[in-house]
Amino acid sequence: MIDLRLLREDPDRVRASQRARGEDVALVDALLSADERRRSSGVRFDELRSEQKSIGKLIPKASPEEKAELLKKAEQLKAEVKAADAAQDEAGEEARGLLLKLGNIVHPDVPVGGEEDFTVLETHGTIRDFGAEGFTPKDHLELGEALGAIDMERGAKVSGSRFYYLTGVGALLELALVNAAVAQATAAGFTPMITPALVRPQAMEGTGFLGQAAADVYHLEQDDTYLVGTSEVPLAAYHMDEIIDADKLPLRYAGYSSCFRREAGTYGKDTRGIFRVHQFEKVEMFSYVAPEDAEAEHLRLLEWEKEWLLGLGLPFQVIDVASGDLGASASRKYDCEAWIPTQGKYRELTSTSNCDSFQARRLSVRMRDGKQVKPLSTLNGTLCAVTRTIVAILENHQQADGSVWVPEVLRPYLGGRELLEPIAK
RNA sequence: GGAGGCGUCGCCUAGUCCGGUCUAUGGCGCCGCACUGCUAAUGCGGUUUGGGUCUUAUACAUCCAUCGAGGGUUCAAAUCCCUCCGCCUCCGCCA
Repeated sequence: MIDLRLLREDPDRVRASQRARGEDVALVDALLSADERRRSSGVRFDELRSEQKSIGKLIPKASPEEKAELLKKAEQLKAEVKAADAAQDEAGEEARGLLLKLGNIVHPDVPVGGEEDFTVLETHGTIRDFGAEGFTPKDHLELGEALGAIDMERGAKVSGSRFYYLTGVGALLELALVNAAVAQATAAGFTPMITPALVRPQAMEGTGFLGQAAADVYHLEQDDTYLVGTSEVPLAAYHMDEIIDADKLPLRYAGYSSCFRREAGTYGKDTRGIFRVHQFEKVEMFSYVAPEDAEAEHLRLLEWEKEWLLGLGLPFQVIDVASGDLGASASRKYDCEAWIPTQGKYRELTSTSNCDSFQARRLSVRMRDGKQVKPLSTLNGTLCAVTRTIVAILENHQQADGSVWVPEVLRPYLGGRELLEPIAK
């Protein structure tokens, strides 16, 4: 959630941000009014409660006739206190409900617009000219099937569409990617974490995934728990309701978990292969930092993502995601998009968001800076989303004979193999 | 899944049976001040978090809430009742 003080002092800034996101601006005024009602009924409650307490203190010592008088007065007050309390709660809940609907304040440098209005910041690597090499590239599924690495048909048979089996070298490739990613993160000072895949509503809501993204989240009715779409959720909620000493920051975690996404509303989109699936493994970086360090940390996360993709030898571009395409929690987001030869375009492989204190406020994660207690900032960034990375590796590193070149960083985890080769059927 | 125990403002802890004197006790730690060649020791004061009021002020003062969370009973709840959450012990089942 955003800072209510900012909203009171500079509502126009919040309105502008809301507009840039393409969200309802009227929400801001409804929230201001609910907040004011909460405040005024709170003042009333405090007064009544104070009076009630002072009467209550007199009762045990009072003479019988005084006592009767006091009790009569107290009984009246009881109802008034209850009413004021209810009014305060009601306005408070209304304000909170509205506040939770409000997205984070968009960073002023973010390009305004929808999905297509991103800015390209950097381009890395060389896109191969397969024509000049004398063959037409195959897509990742055709390659993966020939390598005995991917089995979509049985994935669908057993679990439905958008499910898959990774088999043989496919399974090994996943493990190699995870190991290499965790190794890179650990070397950079991250604490490796294996996190729960099921979380309570509080954690899900606190990270901002029950708003606009709610339809994309699996919910287990029977236990009222959610399957996480990213380990960002358990990592952000890890320090929920805690106050962290300033000298402990930054805290950096590299979470490894399965990720579950319903992919609602993506029918007909990326239906072939493992580019868009309901379940995949991901190594995610997550940082808790002091607010003044958030922007620098955001760039650091981006650097680690670039280091990873450069190590895999993938051509990619870095984009500054447009305001309308930010998640609710992000004030700014950089995506690294790898070139996918058979699609002829760059597609998202990693994504890093600066959430400022948006998640920290919702989850009540604060820092102690001298005498002051204040919300800190949280940031997240993908290091390796396995399935998409496999897609990019297979397609970019394929050879004319259908074999696939293995980037050096992965070789130690693949028994030194330099090439994945098709298997006889 | 069954039985029992527990949860107090950093940590430990008193208080809960029997509601008001709890404005939550004491110790440890921490912060400030004083004293002291240094250190140590000692003394005094302070030390949960959130929301208000006052204010130029994140200072001072003050009010309200907060004893795992929520609800109830009552003039009044750490204390009584209900629900939930978490932890511990034992039994059952199990990778």
